[in-house]
Order: sequence, then structure tokens, then C-alpha cells
Amino acid sequence: MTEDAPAAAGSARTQAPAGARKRDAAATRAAILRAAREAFTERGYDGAGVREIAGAAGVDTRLISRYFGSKEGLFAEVVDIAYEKSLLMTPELNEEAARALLLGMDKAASDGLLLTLRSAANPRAAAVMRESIERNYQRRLADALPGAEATGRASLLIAICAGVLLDRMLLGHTALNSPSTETLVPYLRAALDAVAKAPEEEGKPGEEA
Amino acid sequence: MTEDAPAAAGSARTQAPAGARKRDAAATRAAILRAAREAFTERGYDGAGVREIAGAAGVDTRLISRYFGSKEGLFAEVVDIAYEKSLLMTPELNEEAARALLLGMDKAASDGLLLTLRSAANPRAAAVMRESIERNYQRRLADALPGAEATGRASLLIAICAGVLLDRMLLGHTALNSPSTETLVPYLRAALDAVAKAPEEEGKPGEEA
DNA sequence: CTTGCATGTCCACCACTGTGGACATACGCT
DNA sequence: AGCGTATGTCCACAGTGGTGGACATGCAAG
Repeated sequence: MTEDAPAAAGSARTQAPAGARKRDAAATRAAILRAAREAFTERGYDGAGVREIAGAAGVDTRLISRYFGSKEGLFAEVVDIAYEKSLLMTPELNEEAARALLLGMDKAASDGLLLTLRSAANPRAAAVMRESIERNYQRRLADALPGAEATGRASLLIAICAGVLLDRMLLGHTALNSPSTETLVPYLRAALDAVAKAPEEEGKPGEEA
Repeated sequence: MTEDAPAAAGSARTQAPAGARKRDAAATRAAILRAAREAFTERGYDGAGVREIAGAAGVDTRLISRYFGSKEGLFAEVVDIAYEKSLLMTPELNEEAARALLLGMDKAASDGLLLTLRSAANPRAAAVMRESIERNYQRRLADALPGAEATGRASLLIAICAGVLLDRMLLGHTALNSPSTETLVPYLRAALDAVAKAPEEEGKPGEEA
């Protein structure tokens, strides 16, 4: 009770086999985390219940409270993990980023954004995610961006990607899920480029019609 | 019970004063709709409860069931109304659209998207919104877009706007809510232009780095 | 005025949510 | 081997969610 991460606090026996052991806190934690990631990604913060998560993980509901303090604590850890391996939009990667967003199946890469979309309605969850995004994702992306105002532009890029994912995955926009969706790739890439590239090295973004 | 809109079915007395009348089905419906729009926009489909909505409207909870069938029915009507006066992104309006999205206060215009964002987590609500977006918003926008693949590009534009709103309003991204946010306007406009403008009249969207 | 119908009001139900304390068990150390 | 302690398991609570049927009421027509 004195700490939140008993698994990390276990001094000598932390190196458990992590296999099908029954009495392994680390494995239990991992199982909960895994189930929670799936549940939160699919149903959102409000939609996913602790009983459901615990059930999917094959553990008791109480373990969640014990290990993560609360549902919100669990969510925070899930969010942090999800954003560690998120899609990156650098000027060089915009083509494949656009392709991945519009046609893409790279579930791992889009999990972070998807998680965000599904849970954004809850203010508590939104705060947790904002903090995590700014700390992990946005900062990493800003470092990869050339030119000035990198942080703001990184946020813009994230926003654009999130929006596309929103329409495609959540709303199920038919126009974004049809065979002709591939036609849209260059447009999306152009939009990403407009933000990702430094203003100098493109044809000046502010070009009037 | 035979129809969903008893107000429209009211033959002779439909022309009620709509004032502070107590016995006016049309006014009651309108009040519920108004309260529901606010509640759904602020808390999302799952977050807003029928009791809360009825309370805000000053009516009884049962009226919602009676007039709209269910919470979902009420939501569907709210969504339809919200998208009637939504932000439009045409090539000529991208500047102000970008400004409105990043700095904007035009609550009425962004209500539709905001509503969508906050309720997208619920699959039922998502389906309702997708249908409404495609029927109202996207189609209207596609008609205003020049060039080919207008429908897909309209979806893309909607997605981008939704994403920006998501980061700004829901997540509360600090980078998108700071004084320097104005600096990002040209970037966002460029991104919108890249999609809204016909490929020919711009400098070819697919320009490699 | 009386009657018929729509309009509004109350109740309760059942399902489900997240959270907490007390107890049995198995592992690791001595 | 025995013990300590972490690890896992159980129930119950209080609160809230949406939904439905039976009753009182006011308006309009006969």
C-alpha cells in the first residue's frame, strides 16, 4: 500500500518467469495492462469497465484497485504505453503516414490516437491524455520537425491525424473507407507537408488563391 | 405512438404561441431539443443523462421517451439540427475557417463537430452521426468543392477540422491554446488549401521533399 | 356542460458502475 | 520445515443509467 508499483518494488524476485505463473505480480500487472489497452482502445474510458478488463485479463477486479489505485491510474499507464510507439509524421514520412492513416492497418501505431479519440469525451481522461501526449508524443514529434514553431506544428499534425482516424475508424465514413480512398492519399500528404515542412523549403504556405 | 413527431401531427392547434405555455407539445419538444443539444455537446452521448436533459429543459423525464422514443432517437434529432449550420470550408473560406478553428469562438458553427467528438466513442451514436454527416454536412461541402474526388476531399476536410477541434477543445492542448497559436493559422490554412483546392490550381499537391 | 384525447407527472424496476476491507493461499526466505 | 508476507479471492455498498405503466390534468370538440 505504500507504493503504487509493487512489482517494481519486489526486490529479488522481480525476475519472475512471466510465463503462465499464477503467483506473479509482474505478469498480472502486464496482463491487466494488456487487457486494459484493448478495452480502452475499443470502448473508450467510459465504455470500458474494470470488471470487463479484469475478466479479460483473467484476474480479479480487486487487483486493479490494488495495483493501479483506481481506474484512472490504470488508464494513465495505458495511455503512456500507447504513445510510446505512435505514428510519427516527419516530412520524410508523410507519404507513408498518409497512406497508413487512410488505408492503414498498422494497429499498434494508431492505437494511441484511437485511444485518445474514444476517451476524449471524459474530462478526466482527456487531462490524462493531454499530459501524456505533450510529454511523449508531441515533444518527440516537435524534435523531429524542422523550422520554427515546431511544437505548435506538431500539435497540428497530431490533430490532423487524429481527425482522419476519427472519421475513418470511429465514424466509419464511407468516403474514407471505399476503394477510392487511395485517391485521397496525395491530398492528405499535401496537407501534412504543409504543416510539417518548414515554411521556407516549401512554396510558402500562405499562398493566396 | 403511431408517429414520432406528434407536434407536426397536431392538426389544428399546431400554431401554439410557443411562449411560456405549459400545455404545448411543440414548445416542450423544442425545449428538450435545446437542452439536449447543450448537454450532448458538453458531455457527449454517454456523459449526458436523460434526467439531466429533462431537468434542464424543465420537463419530466418521461416526455423524452414519449416524444423521441429513446435517448438515441433524441440524439439523432439533435445531430441533424447541429449539422445544419456547421462550419463550411471552401477554398475561399479557408483563411477564416483556420482562424475560427484555432482561435475561434463561433460556438454555433463548431457545435456539430464538437458534438461528434464528444460522442464518437459510442458506436450507436457514431453510426447516427456518420449518417447525418454524410447526408447533411459532407454532401453540402462536397458540392462547394471544385475538382474531382470532391466527396472524399470533403471528408478529409471535415476530418482535419474535427481533429483540430479535438485537440483544442477536448484535450486542451496547451500548444493550441497559447498566444502563439495565431502563428499556426497559416499552416492550418495551407493544409486546408491542400485538400480544398483542386489539384490543378495549386502547385501540384504531391511535391516531394 | 360533459366527454374524449392528448399532455404532463409520478413511481419503481433492473442492470451496471467503481470502490473498499477481511480472509485464504502460495511463494520466498531463514 | 516453519514462518512471514505478498498475492489473489470474495461480498457488499451506494450511486446512477435508461426505460416502462398507471394516474391526474387541461384543451378541444360534441
